[in-house]
Amino acid sequence: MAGTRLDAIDRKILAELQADGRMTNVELAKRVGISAPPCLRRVRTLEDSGFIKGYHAQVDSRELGFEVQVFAMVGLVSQAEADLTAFENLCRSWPLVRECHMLNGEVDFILKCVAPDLSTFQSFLTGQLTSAENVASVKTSLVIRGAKDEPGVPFDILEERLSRTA
Amino acid sequence: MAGTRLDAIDRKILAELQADGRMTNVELAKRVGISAPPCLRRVRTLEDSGFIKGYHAQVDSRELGFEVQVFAMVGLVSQAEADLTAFENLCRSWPLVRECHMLNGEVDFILKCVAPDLSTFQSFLTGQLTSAENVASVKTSLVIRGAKDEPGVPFDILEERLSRTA
DNA sequence: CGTGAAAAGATTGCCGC
DNA sequence: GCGGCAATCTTTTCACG
Repeated sequence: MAGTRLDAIDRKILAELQADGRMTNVELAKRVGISAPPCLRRVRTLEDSGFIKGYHAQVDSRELGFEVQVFAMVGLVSQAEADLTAFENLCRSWPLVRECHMLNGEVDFILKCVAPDLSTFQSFLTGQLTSAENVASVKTSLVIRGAKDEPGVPFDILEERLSRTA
Repeated sequence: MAGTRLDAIDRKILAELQADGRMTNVELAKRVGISAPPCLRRVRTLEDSGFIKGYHAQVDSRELGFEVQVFAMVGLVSQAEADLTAFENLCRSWPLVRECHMLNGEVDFILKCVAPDLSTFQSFLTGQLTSAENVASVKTSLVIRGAKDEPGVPFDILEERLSRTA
């Protein structure tokens, strides 16, 4: 499961589905150069083995009324493993927190948050995040504007790297 | 286009497709409580009007060989508009940079980067990012582990908020 | 992996509200 | 404007080589 090797076709499938996750299987099969049935079998295998974790429509958050996007840097009082996972679980329970990553360096976690407006975010910040158990410090930065937002990974780099090794 | 109002069915469609972007249209229609043809028409309209910006398979970056994920905080020398957009365009040209957001506060931009390994990232950091025109400072933080990574927006919050207003 | 056939889904046109 | 029905075409899916 972990170290499973993917061949060139599998990687092409992943790249295509990352770029357009709603492509039909026949179209996908055509692009990767095999017929539809084996192509679908590969996709199922990639899903089952966890290489594909899901499919998501990318929505326009601002158009939908989420005007505010914020990065929050969080420092904890205790970095004991139990306290780290406790904070992670807290983040998972907060809908406004879309991403939570543990970092090295001065700060312990970075959170990406969205909110309909500033006051909603402020009340979350003061009422939930800053006042949560074990949270020592929170520094927030508002996103003024987004310049790039590409989900996933650059498959070009992967292929380039593989062709150098091969 | 901009201020177009969505009804409850449209919002349900968006929520469902955000959760599972590869759902069939009949399944989607069943879930939102209308028949397939009007459901498909709504989806097309949502795509054309930009509420849906695309569909993407979510891949496991680590399994795919992108072991390194880094947040980079970038400060620029000049924050004149032309210099800001120049830096944004630079970020768009770098495959390792997946996200670039302009921030308020001390730092000008936050970048989310991925790389196959540390040395690849380091050479990007020193060779491209730090040495780019107009870049004054770069502070990087390695992601030790990911705790939450939900694309999109919390539709629950949206509905809750709309029901309070209604 | 491919072929072929059967089932399911997508899509269009038309009707009524 | 909206959704539903029915016909048609495409895609998915399975059995088999």
